[in-house]
Amino acid sequence: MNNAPHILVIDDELQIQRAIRTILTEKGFNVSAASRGEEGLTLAAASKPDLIILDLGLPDMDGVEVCTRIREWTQTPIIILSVRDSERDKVSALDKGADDYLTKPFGIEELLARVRVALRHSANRSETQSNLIHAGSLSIDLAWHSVKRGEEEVKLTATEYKLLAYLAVNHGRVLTHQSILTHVWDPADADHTEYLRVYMRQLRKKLEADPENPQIIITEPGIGYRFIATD
Amino acid sequence: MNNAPHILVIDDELQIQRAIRTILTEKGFNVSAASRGEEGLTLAAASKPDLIILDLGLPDMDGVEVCTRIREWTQTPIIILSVRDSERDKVSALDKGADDYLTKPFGIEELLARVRVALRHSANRSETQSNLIHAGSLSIDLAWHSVKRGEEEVKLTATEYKLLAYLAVNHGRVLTHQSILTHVWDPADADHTEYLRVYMRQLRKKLEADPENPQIIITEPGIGYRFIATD
DNA sequence: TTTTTTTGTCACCGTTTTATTTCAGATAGA
DNA sequence: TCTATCTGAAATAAAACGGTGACAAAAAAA
Repeated sequence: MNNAPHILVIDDELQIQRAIRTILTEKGFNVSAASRGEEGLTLAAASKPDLIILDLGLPDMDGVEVCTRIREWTQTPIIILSVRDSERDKVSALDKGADDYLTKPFGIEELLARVRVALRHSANRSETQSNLIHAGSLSIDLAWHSVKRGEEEVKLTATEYKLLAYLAVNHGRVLTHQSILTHVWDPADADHTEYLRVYMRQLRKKLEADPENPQIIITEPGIGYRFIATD
Repeated sequence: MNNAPHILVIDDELQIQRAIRTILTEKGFNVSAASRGEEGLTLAAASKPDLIILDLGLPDMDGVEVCTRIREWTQTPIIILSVRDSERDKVSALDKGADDYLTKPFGIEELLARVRVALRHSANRSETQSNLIHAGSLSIDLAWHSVKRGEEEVKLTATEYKLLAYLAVNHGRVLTHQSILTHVWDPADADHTEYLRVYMRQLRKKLEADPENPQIIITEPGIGYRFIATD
């Protein structure tokens, strides 16, 4: 799995797009790119980037329009690039939901610094915002690393937590023995299904109301396990 | 009362300070101002503004230093104003925690737009983060760098304080070994968990009523540590 | 310089956690 | 029904982890 921030670059000038892409990749970011507005919107929706760098001068649609459309469904930071230096342009873009506005030509170091600022913001938000998953009286807060049964904090060991988190994130889906083992343990442990039996038992003991009749962690015989969450 | 956003302006050029103040007040913001760095820091700690506009050219201390000091205890957005347009200056300020950087002369509409962007950010963070944190008889004032047990000032070394501050700011959350080490020490030290063992002990000795049964700094085995604050 | 404080390093030990094994019960197909 | 296969349960061995005290290196103060 790749943990590096993912940045989407939307720019129709291929030279600039290439340059930005190269530099960001060099800095260890995960970069994808689009050269038209529609394509950019599609990619933004599909790949859910951590940051969007958007050139205002797109051929098929107004850059500010792209900004507005993105803001309809996500708060992902947007950095605008533009040749236009007029105050009116800046104000309108910023008020439409952009987070920063850089006028071409700009220094690459400044761009990188502003990218860092934007990522800091989104990191802050996602770390603070608790993303809760419920299952019966159980609630799991992945951001806070906390698992509660009613009001009681449940004490889990590191592997127990890692396993539970993997199940919970993929709640509803059947997870094969293999995929659980490779994600929670190691690809090398992919055939040690006995680990699962042992740890699933541990978890059920700590989490289920009646561990003998599990309602949250369900066995799919011959295949794997499934976590049942309640909305 | 007044729940309009509160903005602190730190600028030594009285003309500019007056102008900004007038315009912001006109727009319905609640404005206070300082013309020296120390004064600004004091005001920031005392009045807890929603946004800080900071001129880099202060007479008594470096503007970037002010920025750093503010970031020690709060995430309040900071917009930098400066006559210096060099990339190096911008990068350093942004990396020290500033959220935006405007070069003088700038358009007032652009400033206002960037103010709105910054306030948008802090609004959806919506933290009621106080600079005073309590835990049992312990109280930590992040703005004043002071830690007290009852009325007694506790003397901490630089790293001890940095570590405690990081824990305290994120009180309630489980902080992984990694994240503590990268924030308090250096990303390069991310695997030196022995530092933590030794410094946590130091802190517990100085802060806990019964260091052998810590109530404030809790170990989360296999994961990291957690600071328990009392509201 | 010397002295003191702070920071980094290490080895030991008890405890907890993880890995591994064994056995019993359940299930499904022949 | 028998049998092969899978899951659950319990116990135990092995490894990892965190707390502890001591001490050296480095930095700051005198």
